[in-house]
Parts: sequence; C-alpha cells; structure tokens
Amino acid sequence: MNRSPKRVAIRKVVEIAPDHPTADWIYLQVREEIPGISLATVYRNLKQLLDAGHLKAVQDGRQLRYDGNLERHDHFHCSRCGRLTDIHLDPAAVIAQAKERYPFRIDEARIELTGICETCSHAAQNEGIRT
Amino acid sequence: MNRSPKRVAIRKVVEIAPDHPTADWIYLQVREEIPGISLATVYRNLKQLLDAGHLKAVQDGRQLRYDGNLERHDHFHCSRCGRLTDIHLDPAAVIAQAKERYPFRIDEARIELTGICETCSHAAQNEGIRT
DNA sequence: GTAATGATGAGAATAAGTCTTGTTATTATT
DNA sequence: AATAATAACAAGACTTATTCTCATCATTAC
Repeated sequence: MNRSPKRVAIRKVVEIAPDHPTADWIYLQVREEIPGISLATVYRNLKQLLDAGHLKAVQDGRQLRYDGNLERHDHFHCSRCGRLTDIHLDPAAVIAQAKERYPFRIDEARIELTGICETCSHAAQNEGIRT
Repeated sequence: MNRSPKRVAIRKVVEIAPDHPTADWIYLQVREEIPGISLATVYRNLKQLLDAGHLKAVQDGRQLRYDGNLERHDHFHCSRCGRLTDIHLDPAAVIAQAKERYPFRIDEARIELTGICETCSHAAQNEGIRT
C-alpha cells in the first residue's frame, strides 16, 4: 500500500475528527479538500487503513464509526444525546474474572458503558425532567 | 400489544434457541410451525418484543442477534469459529472505576470479550497451528 | 353490529457498505 | 527514459439486513 494523496487526506480527517466519524461524514470532510473524490474511494481506503491497523472502528447500530485513537480504550454512550465518548478503563479485573470462570483464551475486552453525560444531566435538570 | 399466535411462536423460537439467532434463522424456524408467515412479520414482532423488553439483542457486525436471556450477562466472541457465548461477569469494579474517573451517570455496562474458545484451541492444536 | 385498533403479507424502499469494470497514476525494471 | 507491473480511482451496479407502505383481514371495544 503506497501513500496516495487521497489516502493521506482521509487518514488526516479521521485523526483530526473530535468524535467518531462515520464514513459519510469523512466523505463530506475530505471533499472540502479533494472535491472530486468518490465515496467508494473513501470506503476502500478506510478499509485498507483498518486492515493495516492505522485506524480502529466501533460498530454503532448498523454503521461503523472510525477512530484514529489506536491506544486501548473504552466507550461511553450517552443515551440522551447519543454521543460516543472515549474513556479509559482498566480491563484487568474483568479479564482475570473471566479467565477464572471460563476456559477461554482471552485476547481483548471491549467495555461499553451507557448512561447520561454531564451536559445532558444539566440540560435535563433545567427542563425539569427526572431522567 | 395483544398476544397473537405468531408473536407467541416467534418468542418461543428465540427462547428455545441455544445460541443467539439472527432474524433470518428465526424466520426459518418459525416457518416450520407457521409455513405461511412473512419475513416482515418476524421483523415487526421481534422489534415489538424488544421494545416491550421481552427480548434483548446484540449487534454482531452489521446484523442483530436476538437473545431470550433477560438476565444481565456479557458475551464472549470466538474469533476463530465466530460463535457468541453468554458469560457472566460482575461489572461492579468497572462501573466504580468509571464513576471515579468521569462525571457520567452510568446505567449499564456491556462487556464483550474476544479470544479463542476451548473447542477451537484444541482444533488448532490438532492442525498444528499456533494461534 | 359497527367502529376502532392491531396484525398481516407482499413487495417496495432504505441505508451502509462492497464489488466490478474500465481507466489512470505511480512505482519498479531495464 | 521507456515500458511493464502494480496500485488507485470513479461511477455505478449490487448486496445485505432491515424497515416502511398499503391494502386487507382479525380482534376487541362499545
């Protein structure tokens, strides 16, 4: 895989994105820089970047969200605003527990928390809603 | 939502299924009992049962897998055979850690482990594969 | 018994992503 | 530098899982 300018631009967009962009959002962003690029090119390159380990991805409902953050991390999903936030938890205890209870070889632990984020808690209070 | 015979049959299939069936598999099973049923009916009823909290579901890649087991539990995904197994872990430590580190209200923790199941470890050994 | 509500089948529609084909760049080899 | 080999590209067809639409039939409410 050699570094084509389009691939470089796509990678940059994912890395700069504050949140976890979808392929579609990445497409819109990359078009700012390379107006003629096709959606298929974005998908193709995202997949290559994933396979090569330059990006990660999270499944969100039916669509993939990409993630330039390669360090191990977990996610918090706010059930009010729907935002997905990176968090850092230590999975060691969970993995130890699983190893103790089950005869599996465990390579990876993905922890996804759901709840209400701070912003939404405040918003709900202001609206007099008891969430 | 009153209990139509089709909904009852669909629910029974999900509950009896040993693993985590897809909508399509459920459709095939239910057709054994009610040959004329349509796929749309299966999807419609699965969604209603989900909304009513009579079933749960796990996202597996791009498709949903249904789950009649309503108790809190986690999943182990074997990356060799692809099977999804229910496991029971205690998320208390993880939730406590998250609460300590972040200002979120946490309602739920979903833990998904990935690795190699026992059957596959043996199979791999027999084939002389070092996984 | 008639109105209102819910359930159904058939097939069209949608969303996200992948694949195909013919073409154009880029890199490697001489 | 010329040519061959490899990779990248656009455009649009295709796929998969799911949802929607709509006309019809069944149930329950009054």
